[in-house]
Amino acid sequence: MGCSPPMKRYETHPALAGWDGTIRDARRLQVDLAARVALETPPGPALRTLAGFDVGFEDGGSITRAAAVLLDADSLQPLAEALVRVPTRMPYVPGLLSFRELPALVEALGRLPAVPDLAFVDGHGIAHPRRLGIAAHFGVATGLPCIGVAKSILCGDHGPLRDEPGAHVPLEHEGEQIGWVLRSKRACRPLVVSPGHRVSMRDALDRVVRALTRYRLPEPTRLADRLASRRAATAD
DNA sequence: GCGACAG
DNA sequence: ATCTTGTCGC
Repeated sequence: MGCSPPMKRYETHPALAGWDGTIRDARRLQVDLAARVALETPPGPALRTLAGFDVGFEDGGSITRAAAVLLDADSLQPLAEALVRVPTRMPYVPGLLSFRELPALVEALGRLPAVPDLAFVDGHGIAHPRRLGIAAHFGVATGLPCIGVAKSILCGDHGPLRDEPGAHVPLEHEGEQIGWVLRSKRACRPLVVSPGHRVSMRDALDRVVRALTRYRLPEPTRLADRLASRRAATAD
């Protein structure tokens, strides 16, 4: 027989519609959802709001904390924030991050006083083995334009990157560009930026660059990261 | 078979 | 991700 090891089934969630709870089906679903990712930026008026999303953990990982921060797109000043604490249901499995963190992120989105025009999600967009990182999954699940901002590469390769802030090179995988490696700050490890949903490759990079201030992370991501990790603002 | 592997 | 102080460099 070919199914001796009892396959584990994790608890599902509305945000993960179509998933039967198994690791194997999660990978199958990723391929299906990746086909629904839109890689064009729809025409429209200038963005008014942005939102940053990130997840952190408490109690050794038993509690998942999802943070969402809404900001004014021009001033980059925070307008509102939401924090959700829920029991962790699945372990971290490389390539399946969204099945662990997406439910909490969607809950946090629902607690913001307004829907953002563009979301910055901590993790990869299409810069993923099956082109469905958590930012792309978040985008397809919510329908919101979204960009993935990761702190390290999951897959793909790239050429040399200059140390000047703003320097960037394409991140490629299996013959296609899946994102950008961006030097957001001098002498700091570069960020990996990739389209999540309803944003073009070029606009994903431009939007992140425009949201940078004096730190390594773009403001939406930096504020969400701080809130999710229960760290306080540095005096300044 | 071996190494890699977002958060 | 998280456990954790000081320290080196831009």
